[in-house]
Amino acid sequence: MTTTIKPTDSELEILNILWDKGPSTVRDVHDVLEKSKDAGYTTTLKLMQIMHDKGLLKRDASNKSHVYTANVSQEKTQGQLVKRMIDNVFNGSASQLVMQALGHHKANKEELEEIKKYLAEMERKNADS
Amino acid sequence: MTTTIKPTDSELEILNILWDKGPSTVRDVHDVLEKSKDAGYTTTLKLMQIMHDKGLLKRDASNKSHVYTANVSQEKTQGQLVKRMIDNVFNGSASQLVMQALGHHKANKEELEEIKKYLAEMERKNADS
DNA sequence: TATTTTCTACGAATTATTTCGTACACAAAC
DNA sequence: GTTTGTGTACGAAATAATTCGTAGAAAATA
Repeated sequence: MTTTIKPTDSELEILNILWDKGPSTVRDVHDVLEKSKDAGYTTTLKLMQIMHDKGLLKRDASNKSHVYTANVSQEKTQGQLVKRMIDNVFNGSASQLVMQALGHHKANKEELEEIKKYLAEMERKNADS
Repeated sequence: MTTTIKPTDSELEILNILWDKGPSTVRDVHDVLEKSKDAGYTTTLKLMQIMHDKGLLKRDASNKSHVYTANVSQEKTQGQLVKRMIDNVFNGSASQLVMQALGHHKANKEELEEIKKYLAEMERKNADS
């Protein structure tokens, strides 16, 4: 069984910070969060405690300031969220999602190149099988 | 100002049905929903009433059975959800989302073709400007 | 050592979502 | 005409997400 990851928006903000910075205290995370939204310190604390209860975060409580780490990988989380979006929003069609993504967010030249390379690679693999 | 559409998962299920079937009664929608989940009729009714209050649905109440229609377009809703995902999950990188989408959901040959055509079209437009 | 700061834990209020029971109107079937 | 079915409205319970105040422990500072 593959555990299903379904972070809320607030939780995702925290995960993003932890993926970016690595192991961090509540203070560390809160200082980053504070720049973009305003919430009290204990709010961030409570959120991270709940995420720990849910298994989204690990923590090292050996020091007074506990140190938290993401307990779900960015890749896997992104994958699950994308899969859910494809299923729930695009009726199972990945290409529909891709075109929406490309349509509204003009990727720059390098990004387009990267995508093309990726597609070519996929086709090669397709041909092999 | 562009109104922000943020349907919950349950609301999305209902929108999908309405986008698919067009104007429908609560009964119509509920009959479809029932196949995939089990919820009481009044639950569906309440949900659709709330969606109407929020402006997500329109309704014609001239008959005893009210007829509901989606009041947000599928395209626009998909666009907003994708944009939110790119911002919140992929740090603003559309191509990252695209590659996640392609990586985990092997699109079939026609889909790949479609995407390639789309990319070519985008590049042509890029060159123009 | 006394005071101030920093931290966790806990409880509780607030808001949103989801669910469903009950009441009542109206129409259809008997 | 009475019963049965189908519909809406409304209220309220259950759950989840978000927010924050306060208490008390521990550490840092004076």
